[in-house]
Amino acid sequence: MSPRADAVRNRTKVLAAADEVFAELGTDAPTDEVARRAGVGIGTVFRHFPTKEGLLAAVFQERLRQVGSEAAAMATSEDPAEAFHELFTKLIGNSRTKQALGEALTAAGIDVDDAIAPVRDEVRGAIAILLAKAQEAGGVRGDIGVDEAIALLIGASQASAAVIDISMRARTLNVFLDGLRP
Amino acid sequence: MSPRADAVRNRTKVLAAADEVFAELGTDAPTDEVARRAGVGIGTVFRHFPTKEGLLAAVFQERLRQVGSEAAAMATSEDPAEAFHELFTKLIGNSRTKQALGEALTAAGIDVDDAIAPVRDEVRGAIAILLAKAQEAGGVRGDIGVDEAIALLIGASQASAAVIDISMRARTLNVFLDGLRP
Amino acid sequence: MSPRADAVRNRTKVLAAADEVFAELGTDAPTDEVARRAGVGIGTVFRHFPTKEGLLAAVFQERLRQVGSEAAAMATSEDPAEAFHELFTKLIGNSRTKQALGEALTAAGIDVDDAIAPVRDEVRGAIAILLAKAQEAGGVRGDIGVDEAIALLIGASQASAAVIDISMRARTLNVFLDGLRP
Amino acid sequence: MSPRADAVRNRTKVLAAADEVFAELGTDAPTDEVARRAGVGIGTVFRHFPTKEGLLAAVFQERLRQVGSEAAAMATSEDPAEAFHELFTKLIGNSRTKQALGEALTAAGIDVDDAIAPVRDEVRGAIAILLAKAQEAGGVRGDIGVDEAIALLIGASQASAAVIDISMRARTLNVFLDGLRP
DNA sequence: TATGAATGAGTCTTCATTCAT
DNA sequence: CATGAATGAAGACTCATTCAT
Repeated sequence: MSPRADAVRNRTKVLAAADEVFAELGTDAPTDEVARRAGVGIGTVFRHFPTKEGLLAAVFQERLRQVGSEAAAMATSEDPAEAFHELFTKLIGNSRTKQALGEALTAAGIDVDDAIAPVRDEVRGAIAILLAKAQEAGGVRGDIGVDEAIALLIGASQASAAVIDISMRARTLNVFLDGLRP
Repeated sequence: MSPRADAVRNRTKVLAAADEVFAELGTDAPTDEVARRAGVGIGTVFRHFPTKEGLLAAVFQERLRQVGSEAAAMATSEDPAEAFHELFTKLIGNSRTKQALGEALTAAGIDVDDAIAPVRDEVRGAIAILLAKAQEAGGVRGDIGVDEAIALLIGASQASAAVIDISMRARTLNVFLDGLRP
Repeated sequence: MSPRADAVRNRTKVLAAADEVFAELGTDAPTDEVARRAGVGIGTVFRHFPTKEGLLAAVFQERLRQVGSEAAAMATSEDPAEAFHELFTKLIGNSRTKQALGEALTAAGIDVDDAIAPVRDEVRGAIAILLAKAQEAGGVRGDIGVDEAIALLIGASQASAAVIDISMRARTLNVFLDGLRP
Repeated sequence: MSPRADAVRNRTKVLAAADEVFAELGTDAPTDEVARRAGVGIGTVFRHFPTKEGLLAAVFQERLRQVGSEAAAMATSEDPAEAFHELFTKLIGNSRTKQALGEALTAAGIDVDDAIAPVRDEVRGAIAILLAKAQEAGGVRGDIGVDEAIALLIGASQASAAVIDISMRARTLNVFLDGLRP
């Protein structure tokens, strides 16, 4: 019962290190580097994630899940329109989550759809609810659905990569927000 | 007839093949594949582009240049506002150029700024002119500059990767276009 | 009931699983597979057999011992000549024991002589007795000794690997049996 | 036209080194060792034989081919019965070719039938002819076919592995030869 | 100049073995 | 004693780059 505790902790350390490494060095960073940063042996990485592709998928799922739970949390907000806008704000602003969604869905090499499948529905669901509420509240145009929202989130997150300073960020964001208005 | 002619033709073939290969297989496609599709030996590829990084840079420059000249051509349009919108339409629509700009600027591995430098100003200039005219004509909001426009172009091109069908494409595009209105 | 009882049972389970695994997957099957089939943890396998080489040696000894006791049992037969022939028949026929002897002595990687030493004499003794009786009874040519008999047993067991159907098996076997006649 | 010459020479060197290495260290000897002995870089080995399995197959084919051409050469002998016996003598005697056939067909890991297919028929054909002539000449029993002959060749080559001195070799061989008589 | 064979550093992955629980 | 997670050395294979022809 207790050896499992260590194993779980290691899995977490590896996942965190992988997220960091892939964000910093790109998805073709060597797996050794992940092990090094996690402070474990290379064998441990492969014990928890038998393929590099699997490790990448896990990292992306985790990132997606974060976006999903953020969306879910926001869906309970009393001002869903404002909350929906905030989702974009966060994606374009948070340098950690930044390329998260975009990279997660765009990432070359792994068959995105299959790898992401488990979380995909979860995230889509959360965004769908938030979007519906925001539209109902009159804060977001009614002619877009979840798929368009997701595409736009990807666009926003990628656009943010090119954004340099804060005022520029604000101006870029406004285009998205104004475009989303009814 | 001059020996140079062949060399130039080869350089062109290689560049075209590389553009195709990197678009299809991703930027870490093997250089051999480029040679194969260009119908030349590996040696020839490396003669013209001594590093893979250099080859990638050349491909990206070429892609950027295409966007630049499209922008330049549009700047002479009698309806610059419409032309500016059309730039986005093309980026989100043309599956060939699609990820071009985005990938060109985002591409991991090569130091973007340095590699792109030669064309950067050219493209920026062309877009700046088109944007200014479009704003002057009252077709585009006045609070954004070239940098924001470029960031948005990147966002649009990346968003398009997630777009599946045509009607979805239109709805996604509308958000960008409406957001750009004054 | 004694703690030793469990240990002995485990040793047996491991040995049986190893015999099965190495027969099926070859001698470079992973030790994990042995543990899995034995229904024990890897640690247990290594507790009983500190090296893979040791485990292999144990398996081979066991197989040899089986051949040895078969030979010993047959030596008491009232028709030793017939019994000696039967030894070949079994080796070429029994798909379980089939490559046993051959593999046991041929097996790459472990130093055969040293690993097998403990049982070697035992087996040689049993075969020697059976052979002597068979020769005495006039059923086997007199110009071969134990070493030749063993070499021929190996040959027969390996030849059987190439044998496909039953009638072919019989025809191949006859060559050995006729060759052994005085 | 000339660069090919070097390539062919290298292919040959690699194949020779591989035959040597696999004979000496077994089929799971590291590929690096083959490269080292061939005096080439590891990349060269893989350029000529893209998989280790492929390299092994090539080695085995080569070995088989040698047996095949030996059989073919013998088929033209004026005394085919004697020639057939000589085939066994060579297999049990030549320490270089020794385990050749046996290992070639037995080798764990690679799917023997498929890898060997190209040469299989060639070798079978050569042996079939020699066998038929030997039988016709009354030197070999009539109730065996090619398949049995091959199985016996395998048996003989493996038996030879256990043979220590020359007189023992002769005695073992006699069993095969006498067994093959009509 | 073009060619493509050669090179070897770098990557992923496996597996025997150890050791904390 | 048993367990199975951790370890890291070793092996197969890839690919950017060089260079003899």
